[in-house]
Parts: sequence; structure tokens; C-alpha cells
Amino acid sequence: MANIDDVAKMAGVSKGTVSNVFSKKRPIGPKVTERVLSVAKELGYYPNHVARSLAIKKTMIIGLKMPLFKKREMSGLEVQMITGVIKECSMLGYRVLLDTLPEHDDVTQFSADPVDGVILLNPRENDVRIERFRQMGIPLVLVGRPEPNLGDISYVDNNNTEMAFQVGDYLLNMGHQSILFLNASSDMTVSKDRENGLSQAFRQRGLELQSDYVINYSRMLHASASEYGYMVVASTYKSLKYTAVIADTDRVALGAMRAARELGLEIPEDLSIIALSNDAALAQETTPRLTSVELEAEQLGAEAAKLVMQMINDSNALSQKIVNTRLIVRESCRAYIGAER
Amino acid sequence: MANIDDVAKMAGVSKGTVSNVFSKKRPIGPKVTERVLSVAKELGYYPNHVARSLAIKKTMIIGLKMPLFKKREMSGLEVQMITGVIKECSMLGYRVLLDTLPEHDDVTQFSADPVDGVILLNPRENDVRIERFRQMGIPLVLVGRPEPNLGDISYVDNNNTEMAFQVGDYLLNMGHQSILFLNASSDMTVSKDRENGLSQAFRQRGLELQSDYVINYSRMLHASASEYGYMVVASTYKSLKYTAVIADTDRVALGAMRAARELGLEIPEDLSIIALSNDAALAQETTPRLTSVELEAEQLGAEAAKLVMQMINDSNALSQKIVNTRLIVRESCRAYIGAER
DNA sequence: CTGAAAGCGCTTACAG
DNA sequence: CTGAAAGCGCTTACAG
Repeated sequence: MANIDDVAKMAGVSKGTVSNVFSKKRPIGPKVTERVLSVAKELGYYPNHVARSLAIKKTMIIGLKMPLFKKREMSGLEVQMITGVIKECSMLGYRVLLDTLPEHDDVTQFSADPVDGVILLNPRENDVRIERFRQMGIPLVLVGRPEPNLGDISYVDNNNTEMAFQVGDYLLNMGHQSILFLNASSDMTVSKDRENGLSQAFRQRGLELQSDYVINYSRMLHASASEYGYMVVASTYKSLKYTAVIADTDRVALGAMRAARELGLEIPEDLSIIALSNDAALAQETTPRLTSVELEAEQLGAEAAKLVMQMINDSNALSQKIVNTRLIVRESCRAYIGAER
Repeated sequence: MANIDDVAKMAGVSKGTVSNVFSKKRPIGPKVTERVLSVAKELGYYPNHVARSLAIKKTMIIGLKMPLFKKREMSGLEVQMITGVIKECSMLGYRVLLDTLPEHDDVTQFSADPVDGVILLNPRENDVRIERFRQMGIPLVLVGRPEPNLGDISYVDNNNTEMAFQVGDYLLNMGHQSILFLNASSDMTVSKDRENGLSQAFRQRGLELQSDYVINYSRMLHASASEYGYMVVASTYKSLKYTAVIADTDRVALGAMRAARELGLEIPEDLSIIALSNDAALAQETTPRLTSVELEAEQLGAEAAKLVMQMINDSNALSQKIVNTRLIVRESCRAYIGAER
């Protein structure tokens, strides 16, 4: 491809002039501009982004590091998050570099990526990558809280503990005392936070959340989210005495509802069901419509993007942002006033 | 951040040597290697990806151009497609640059992106961008067929016409003669292809697909995919005499099923329903389970990625790949033997 | 196995 | 408003 030198020569001007008609950083006379542009068109010249980036030390690219998904799909939550990031970035002229490469331990494999800032999804405990970005001087924001949290790192997160507390409170208020919790996989920090929140809601009323009523999703045991909901309800309803189910996601709830139907249970008359996220946007479609929490994952992504772009412009910027969730009451829960089941 | 010169000086070697301990392009003695590595670590040095890219004229990045989505979410199909691209690229060490920027008409705004190849989603008719990438000498593959199709451009696509033909044939075979087609938005090439395929199935039997039985989704009229299915069935069932519905997606089918329920219709006894895609993975979850076509969008993305990487290595590579769809029969269709409705 | 130097294609003070 | 030249941080023949 033609380069800036070719254009400069053929148009009879200097490289600097060509550079400026494209970047408009300083004014170039109209005749010269026109001549340069027509030569550029003739030669099929387009400025080289890489060379430009090297010269100005900016790429206008935000890196998005996400866990490698080999067999699985992206979750609805991840998709929404990414959507938020992309929308926000494109508004300010940034692009997004998706990166799912595993974190080698071979230092030799790393390079300072062609990005101006990084958003890191689901950091692990004591994530080595955090320190690495600090060394490289690349602005970083996490989605999900860091563990440990030294307060010197930017992140955005949902109020998971609080959210589970509210949901528990909502159900307990309606007279449910025995609640099945279909929690996320136990190795996720959110699952701990949520179990904590639910526990607090119980304790606040002098009750105890019993451990056999909280189940964790397991990739080994469950083929899919809805199968998880289905299997657990189908196999525990006889033995455990719950009158309400808290499902991790709407898909899990869908499975649970299917199991309930097969057990001859009416929802919400015989069993209340609530989902902690509505990421497949199914809550409106079920019969009855599903009461759920809206996680605002897209906003989470948008906030992360805003924050990282802010840090790019002001290297002292640093902040933690908690995005609130909303409980949307639909039709799948009802007060429980009966005796013990 | 420290650069290669700093490391070279402090380690008492040349830049070339430092370069080679990181790139391993030529062997460096063990003592020297160790010294360089320890200095690099001390200085927090990481090779600069941009500078490297400029020197070797490769970025190991694939650009993924997709339509700007302002208010809407990504569709399930897009997500699967992207997933396929990412998985395939990361296998060979490529990263993905997501790009939703609108296509300005201001030539001055373009630059030769920091990518080795490009995948372009849903090209428009006579898309100017196609020619632009050719000028830049950047390998390009489309997802969706080009219009017009001059045969000189690589693309991957579903067999949309064929697929709609098969679905039509399946239903006609079962005795349905009057079929409602809830098609995609009319400005998409797929919607034309599919209508064509369905028409052919009718004609093959000496029948005619009537135009008032094919409806197109419209962003103006319909709030969501499932609302689209719901509204159209609810409002046309009385006036049009169909015994089967072909829905564009599983979400559309879900809405149609809800409308049918409210009309007091049993599925499949009173009405057969089939979906042309299962991108929200809902087909297993409905009651009855939904007969649908599997589009293999992830494979579509993977094929596109493979193809573009192949073109990067062999500039003469060029090919068109059609990814076949599969009709999955579940429970939502049944033979129709009655008289006219 | 190692070094010195030119080159990748831009931008930007500096000078006019 | 325009030009000449140094610099961004790497890689890679070429020479030893």
C-alpha cells in the first residue's frame, strides 16, 4: 500500500503537510489540501494506524480481558456487559480489543498491548495481571471486586450482598421461612456474597439459613442452567420443606418451573419462585411471569468503560463504583401463610 | 515504561540481543538470556506491541466490523457468531478488534486499521467498505453473501433459501396448506432468501404462497421479537386461515405460542409452530418443546475466522463457504388432515 | 552467538 | 501556511 512519502512526493509537498491534511491538527491551504487528497485517492493511500499509534503513543483502543470460554457460550451477563463497554467506547471514538488468551506464566510471552487502557473481567484472587498492568502504566479497571481489596484499584461491581439480602427479606416478609437457594457455582465471589446477604436476612429475623437449602451449580453435575433448576427441584421437593425458590438466573428458574409443573404444583400458589438475574430476558415470557432482579449488566460495562477512559485522561483518577440492582415484582411469588409443609 | 534501549544498556548488550531473547527468533546464550531477563524484570520492561507491529508489519489482530447497535442488544445470532470468531482466532494466537463505528463518508477519517485481516458482518448492497479493504490490501471475508456477488470475494453464509424450502416442504408434507410466515425485517437479505425458499416449496406442489400470509418484522411496529409473534398471531388468527406458523426466531415463536394459548388453541393439535432459528436456546424450554432450525451461527463465525487467517497466509486464497443448517424436529408440529379452517 | 545501523510509517517541535 | 529532521520502540539483514 502507498505510504505517506509516496503521497508527499507525488503531490509535491512534505510528509508533514500530508500528515496534517489527514489529521487536521494544523490548517493546510485549500488548494494544497485538495491536491493531496486527490493524490491520496489515486494512490489508494490510507494513514497507517500502527505507525500513527507509535508516534503519538495512543491507540484509541481499550482492551477487554475475559475468561477463556472453550466449550461454553458467553453468558447473557457477559454479553450485556460487553455490549455496555462497546457502546460507551464507540461514543468516544474508542474501539475494543477482545482478549481471551490464557494467562501464561511465561513472562517472555507478554507484551505491552496496543491499548490505552484495560478492563479486566472477573479477576481471580491475587490476580497477577493486576500488578503487571500497573508496571506497564496502563490504566486498569476491574469488573467484579478485587480480592484482596487494597483500595488502590478501580473497579465496578453489583451490590451482590445487599441484593440477596433484599430478596431474602422480600420472601421472609411474605411468610416464607423455608427457602431453597439455587446459587451460582461456588468458586465465584458473587456466590459467596449472595449467600452472605441471604444469611443476613434470615439472621435479622432470628432465623437461620440452613446449609442443605443452598445448592451450588456445578458444571460437572448439571448439563445446563435450566437442567440445574429442573434436577434440583425435581429431586429435593419431597425431602426438603421449602415453599419458595431463589434461582440464580432466569434460565435456572425456567427449569425449576418445569419441574414444579411436573410435580403438579401451581406457581405461585404452591411454590414461589424468584430469579436473581434476568439475563436471558425470559422473565416476561414465562407463565406466570417471573419476579426477578435486574442486574443492569450493561450499565456495569458502561461504567467500567467510562472509568477507564477517565483514567486515560487523568492518571490520578481512581474509583470504585457500585451499580445497584432492582427487584422487579411480577407474578411468580405470593405470601405463604399455611402451616409447615 | 522502560524500553528496549534501557534494558540493553543496563544489561550491557545490544538492542538486537534483547529483542531476540524475547522473540526467540535466534538463539541467545544462557547467561546473556538470564541477565537480560532479570534486568527486564527489574525495570518492568515489556516489549511494545505497537512498535513491534510496525517493524514486522503484522499485528496478529483480526478486525470484526459489525453494525452499530445503539438501542438494541446484540442478537443471539450475533453473539454466537462472535463467539465462533473469538474461539477460532484465539486458537491461532490472534486477537479480535471489535469495531462498530459507523461508515463515515469522509475519506479523511479512515485509516488502515491495526489488523491483519477483517471479517465484515452483514454487508450492505454495494458496500463501499469492500473496495476500501481491497485497496488497503487487507484480507477480507464477509458473513452473509455480497450483493452483487461478483465471485471475487470471500464469504461464508447459511443456506437460507434451501433451509426455508425444507421447512416449507416439511409442513406441506404434513398437509398444511395455509401457513403464516413471520419473517425477519424486509431490509435483510436473509428475509428475501427465505421467502424465496418458502415460495419454491409451495410452487413445487402447484401451490402459491400468498403475500398476506408473509409478514415482516418492523422495529417501528413491534416492541420486541416476542411481542411481534404475539401481536401478529393475536390479530390475524381470526381473519387468516392458517394451520401452521413459521416464526423467524425462537423468541418470535414464544410470543406466537402465548397468543395461541390466549386464543384457547392447543399446540400442536390446533396450530403447528416452527422456528427458523433457536438463537436464544429456548426451544428445549417451551411446552411443548419447539421444533426449530439450528443455524450453527458459531460455526459460521469459526469458518469466517479460519478463512481470513488462511488469506493472511496465502493472499491468493479465496473461497465461499456455505454452512448447512439442521431441522430439529421436537414437539410443536403435527400433521393437518382436517378440512379448511 | 553478538553488535551497529537502517528501516517500519507516522508526528511534531523548530525554523521560516 | 509549509518544510526538514529527529523521534516513537521495535526488527533484521549484514558483518563479524
